[in-house]
Amino acid sequence: MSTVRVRFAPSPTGSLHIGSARTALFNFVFARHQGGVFVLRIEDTDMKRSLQVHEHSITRDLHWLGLSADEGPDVGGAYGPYRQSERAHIYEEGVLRLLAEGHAYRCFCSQERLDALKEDQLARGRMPKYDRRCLGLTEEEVQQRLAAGEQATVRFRIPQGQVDYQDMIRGRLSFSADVIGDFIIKRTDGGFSYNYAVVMDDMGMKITHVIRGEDHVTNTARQLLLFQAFGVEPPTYAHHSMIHAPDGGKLSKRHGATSIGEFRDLGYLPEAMVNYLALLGWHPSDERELFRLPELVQEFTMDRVSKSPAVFDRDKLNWLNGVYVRGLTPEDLYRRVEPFLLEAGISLQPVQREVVAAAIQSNLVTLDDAPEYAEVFTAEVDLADSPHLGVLAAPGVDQVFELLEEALAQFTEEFLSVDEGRAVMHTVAAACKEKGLKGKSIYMPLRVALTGRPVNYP
RNA sequence: GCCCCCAUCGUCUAGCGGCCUAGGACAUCGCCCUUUCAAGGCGACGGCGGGGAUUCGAAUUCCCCUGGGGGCACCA
Repeated sequence: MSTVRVRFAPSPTGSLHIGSARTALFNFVFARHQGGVFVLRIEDTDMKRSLQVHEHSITRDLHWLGLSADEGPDVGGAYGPYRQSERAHIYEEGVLRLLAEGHAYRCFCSQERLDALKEDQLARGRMPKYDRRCLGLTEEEVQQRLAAGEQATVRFRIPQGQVDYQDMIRGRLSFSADVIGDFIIKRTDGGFSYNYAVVMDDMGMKITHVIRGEDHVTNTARQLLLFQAFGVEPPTYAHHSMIHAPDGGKLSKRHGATSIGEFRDLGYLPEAMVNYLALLGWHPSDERELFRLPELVQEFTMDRVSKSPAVFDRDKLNWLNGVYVRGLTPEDLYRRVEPFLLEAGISLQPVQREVVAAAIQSNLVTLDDAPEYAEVFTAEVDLADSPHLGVLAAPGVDQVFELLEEALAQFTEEFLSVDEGRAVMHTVAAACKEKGLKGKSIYMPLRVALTGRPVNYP
């Protein structure tokens, strides 16, 4: 059996959307599960909308999620180039061959005529479809018009019959070929169309499994026909469902963050994103819910991917993020939270870092919540004299400082035992209550300052 | 308009003819723990879109309806 080769093929017209990220994830874990290869291909045939910056951000986001490609524009590989814009010569050869074998033909119809045709068909309740006016052109006529400098496209000639295939997720799917019009494979500007380029690439890159969104199911028929024309065995297809917004529609900015980059900036952990995305439309064979990439690779099978669309649920993502945040060591937590703290103008002393991180850990949903909770540990008050408060200086502590000093007079060690600390804390906390201080600003800092332990009952 | 797909708690889902008085998770609510806020523990609420058919038996199979989604480009 040949090795499994899958590809993730985004077009660099924007940043990595969560829907695409899920597609990439499914491809990645499916391939890894089979010991296969994960290829990244950049579909930039639309020069007008494709941008380098987007390609870079997509690559960066994939890397952040842990879905780095085995072959791709950055890492190379034996089946490159991996950008469609660099594969024109390959596409050209294919077009010539289809033309020579009668699977394709030149079309001189103007945009105006095509628009009118479509409008008319729609008005008559018919499916828009090219009427093959140029199919009957003689070779002489074609050459003559070409020589005269007339603009032409190349259309793929759709054969008669049925297109059937077995989808790994959806089962048997079939289309009648006559609902498909002779689509353009080469444009007048010399560019090549998506459906055509995809087939040339999947063929050339020896792709064995195409895992993509449901929005491509009808494209599959066209692509299958192209494979047939080339006499090449097509890959196996798997079309997963789409991600919907809570209102049932398409997920858009209106519903909040939609791209991986945005979630990263909001303080979500890649582990949580990966886990959440995996659970959207896929489920394990038992009732576990927590999966990191390696476990996913081990567990993932296509037969457990859902056919129906899934609504993106921020609450569940939040819960997962909290789970992963709580699983971090204080050291790791601090490292990941530091940028958010600095961004908010909070800089902690080295001695404070881990203990503060541990103290606020269970409060965090996202890393971005850190400043709100760490704030109480950053008062501008000089308590350096006290061995107990050397670590922390909270605004609340400031207000009960005298009382605290008194209570602490008998102790000399840096941190008190938990019981001693609790006793002092309760005395001081009672005073705080009298003064109407918010518990939030006093209890945690106090506990941490006195005992060096953020948890309630260690 | 035409073609294709989908349909279990609010949400993600388990279920592949009897194990289902439909299981889990998130969210919500309650209790416990706790002189803060969380986290955690325990519990509650809550669902097979409708109609036929097959069968001794249907959430599970078939058909129709309804609803939702996708596609029908010189975009990808």
